[in-house]
Amino acid sequence: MNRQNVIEVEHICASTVPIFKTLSYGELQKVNSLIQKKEYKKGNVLFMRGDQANHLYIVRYGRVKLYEASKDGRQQIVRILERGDFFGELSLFKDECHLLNAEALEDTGLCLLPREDLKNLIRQNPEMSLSIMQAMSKRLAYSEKFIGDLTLKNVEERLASWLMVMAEKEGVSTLQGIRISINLSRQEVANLLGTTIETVSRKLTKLQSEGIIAIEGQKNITILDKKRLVLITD
Amino acid sequence: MNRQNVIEVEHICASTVPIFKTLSYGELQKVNSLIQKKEYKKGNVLFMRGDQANHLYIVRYGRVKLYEASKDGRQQIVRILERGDFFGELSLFKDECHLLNAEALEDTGLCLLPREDLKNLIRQNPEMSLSIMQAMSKRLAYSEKFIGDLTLKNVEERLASWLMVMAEKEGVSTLQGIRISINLSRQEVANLLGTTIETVSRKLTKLQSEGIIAIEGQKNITILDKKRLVLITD
DNA sequence: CGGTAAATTGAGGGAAGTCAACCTAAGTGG
DNA sequence: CCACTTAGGTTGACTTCCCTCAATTTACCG
Repeated sequence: MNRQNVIEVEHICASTVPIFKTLSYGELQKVNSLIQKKEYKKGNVLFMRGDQANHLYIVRYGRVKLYEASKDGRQQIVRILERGDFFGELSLFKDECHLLNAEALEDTGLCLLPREDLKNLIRQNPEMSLSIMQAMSKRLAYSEKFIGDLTLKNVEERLASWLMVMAEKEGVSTLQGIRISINLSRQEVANLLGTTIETVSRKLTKLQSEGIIAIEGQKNITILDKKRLVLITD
Repeated sequence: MNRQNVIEVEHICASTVPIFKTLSYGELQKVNSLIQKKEYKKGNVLFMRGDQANHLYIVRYGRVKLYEASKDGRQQIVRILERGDFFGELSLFKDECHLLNAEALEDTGLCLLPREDLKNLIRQNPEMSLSIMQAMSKRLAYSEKFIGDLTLKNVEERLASWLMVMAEKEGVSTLQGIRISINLSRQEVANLLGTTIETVSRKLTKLQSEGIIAIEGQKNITILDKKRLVLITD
């Protein structure tokens, strides 16, 4: 890794990351000296449910899925973490264990901040605790909305909602409509929406046959009729 | 309200409540001067999704359900708040709106702490922010576990899990087993478990016919065979 | 181009939802 | 204290959504 990369990495870990945004330059330097960097290859497990939680994890690059697993191997993805996201806030409190499994969806780099260092940072920087709380309350809102969706909406409605979220997050306007590239396999989409591969496939096909979306290859979907898609969303 | 009650109320609002436990006596006095007290009758709506969120709510007595509603009137209860619980932490951040509906399950008393006062408290008491974060991360863990349960478990398994949670929280040991009193209607149990009245009824009857539980009246259930109930839980 | 993993499609089944009828418990008023 | 009322709960019949298993088809990689 050359000098350029080192600067880039430091920049991301302790400055771009929302929860550190209120720190002064000197404090950022200090945080940089406390963090430990780790890399994971796609498919690698970061931790499993029940492992001791001793660090706050911050995503430097790549993506991580947090999921619950059943005994028979099915998975429910609870959240997908991207650059700048953090998780493991439970590690703030002694002897807590991870309640979810975490796995790298692609090659991923993390910053690890030990429990006690994080606690001290919070004690010395009350404004930072507000940033963390803001992030946590957003995550909580997302989770609670998800709970509602799982019981109050059917698969088609959840799929439509998810497509709209993707479109707003990383959609590109084209002549035909909004193009989104799905960087998840059908299996992972199914695990995210709480359904099966086959049902995702069928529902996508249905939306296409109704002229609402166009499926191009395995990874690209164009939303042709945003209005009708939103209607399905509820 | 007599003097005795006033002392009791102050005690609960700003001292027994976990998030204030790290405050000094003087600070508690100050908090007491900032909070506003409100009462709601059973069935009263505290707020609806979309209402401006300007306060932290703390439950003094009674119970509140936080729920999501669908257009056709179905509800998914996301969480039930009891004495000492708080909600509305999203109000910390300007112009945020409530994302859920809140309704009193029984006659309920609340403490309301305005946004700016809460923020100042946090700035002046970093330890308090750790308490709030702990409560939030517990709530988050609960929500995320719930998401997994909704897709990885069937109704019978979720019902069994809920009975076990109730038993551990407020179960009373008797000769026959662990007696729990259900202070929710079947409708609310169904809304909590993400199913319907009829299915709850059928599953309870099934558990009874298998000798795992005994149903006494509408409100009392005795767990006769804890082992087998846990087995269903997974 | 094959070869392989991923995605789609089809057929059948099962868990749970819906609608409707019936039952029961807990008052309420006579 | 009993009969009536009524909301809440249970049960039954039927339906539907989605899961499962299996067979193809498609897309992507060397």
